[in-house]
Amino acid sequence: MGVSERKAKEKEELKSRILQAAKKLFVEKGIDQTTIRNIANEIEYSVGTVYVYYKDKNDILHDLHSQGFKQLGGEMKVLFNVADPMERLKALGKTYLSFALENPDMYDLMFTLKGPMDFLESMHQEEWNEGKGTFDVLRSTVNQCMETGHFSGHQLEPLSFAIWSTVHGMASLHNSQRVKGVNFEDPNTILMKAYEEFVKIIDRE
Amino acid sequence: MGVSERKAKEKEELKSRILQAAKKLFVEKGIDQTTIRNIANEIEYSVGTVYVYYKDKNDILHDLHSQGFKQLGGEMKVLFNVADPMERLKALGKTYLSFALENPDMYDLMFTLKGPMDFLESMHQEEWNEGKGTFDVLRSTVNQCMETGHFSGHQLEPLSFAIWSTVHGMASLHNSQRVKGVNFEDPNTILMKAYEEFVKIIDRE
DNA sequence: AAATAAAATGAACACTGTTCATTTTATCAA
DNA sequence: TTGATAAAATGAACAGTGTTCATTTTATTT
Repeated sequence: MGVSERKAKEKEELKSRILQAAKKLFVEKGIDQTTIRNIANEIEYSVGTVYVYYKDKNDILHDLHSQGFKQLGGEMKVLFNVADPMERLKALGKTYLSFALENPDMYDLMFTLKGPMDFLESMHQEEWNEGKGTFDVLRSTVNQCMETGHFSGHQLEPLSFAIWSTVHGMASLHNSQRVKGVNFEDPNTILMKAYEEFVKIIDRE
Repeated sequence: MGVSERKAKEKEELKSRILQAAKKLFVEKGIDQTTIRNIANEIEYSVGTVYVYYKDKNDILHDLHSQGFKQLGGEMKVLFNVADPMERLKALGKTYLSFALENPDMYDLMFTLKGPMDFLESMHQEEWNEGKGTFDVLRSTVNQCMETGHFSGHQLEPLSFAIWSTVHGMASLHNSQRVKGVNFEDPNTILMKAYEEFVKIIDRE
């Protein structure tokens, strides 16, 4: 049946248009300044149509959050070429931080806002596959670092978590406007300098 | 004049009652589930009255954020007794992290939510004194660590920022439900283990 | 061309933060 | 005590939000 296939494709396409409109408006005027009516208006459909394709606003937030993880995952995959695990670890951190600074709204959606997580819960889906997948990349890299003699005396899981926390903390403080309140240098500069201090420390491990 | 003094005191008192009602409701049912009408109801006044004492909701959020910093500041002051700066630094981190885990809503208000910062901006008050004061405690401690031979080859400001980021990152990931999505241990346990890894690392510095 | 299924609609609902003309209460002077 | 004045409290009204769902429009099949 060619008709139902075409219909499925059209549905997928309109859903994707809704998502891209949402992303555009989020970046343009912020997530909580973007309403369902705005999104509907952007694609020239009615409010009701948005609810045909998405359960609720959190559904949209979660879908966009997943898209963000695909992008970040793609940028991280490039670094699989880096043979030395320690070099790869440092590069991963830099990539992660750059992603956060360049896509603050997306980063918020992926790692701070409740919306996407509330959606998972409402679907009785307890697994956060996107987060787990990304953390796996970090953990396996740290594991290889340990296998090549680094981080001796450390525990893999908590250490990986501490490293994640460090870069996430930088991104998060920057994103929530807490950096500029404390230091009057350009926030991006102080952030990158802080990352350099982090690199100095783990370079000795 | 005794009358105007008494009036000023009464005003101060009612304002404080509004704040405490807000805090109670925030903890009970979450910040964005708490409405001005809820708060007014809690103290048995009308909505309008709340707006006599607070400019808007962000004003309340900011006031509560300041109260949180007073509490955290108090808990940190206790550690001034610890003579060795390195020991003090580690204790500061633990106190900071414990505060975040025990007062998640307050921590959110202090270090994540836009509300309090938006209020400052709306008041044309560019300085974030609460954050600066707290960061000063960390920086001066790190400075003393460096003066006693630790962290050689590091820069004070970015290093302090990196340390802040590490503990904030732990608190933030926990607070936004991202820890339990990735690791099925008790989130508090993995968090404390991660902090121990952090301690191991800076103990070598 | 009629019957059926699928998709899109937008008015309506219950809620939000916020305003401000009006009412109530307290203070002070005659 | 009374009337004038100032201060404080009020809540209806406004413009906005996310969400629902009976109704209408469009497309497909018979």
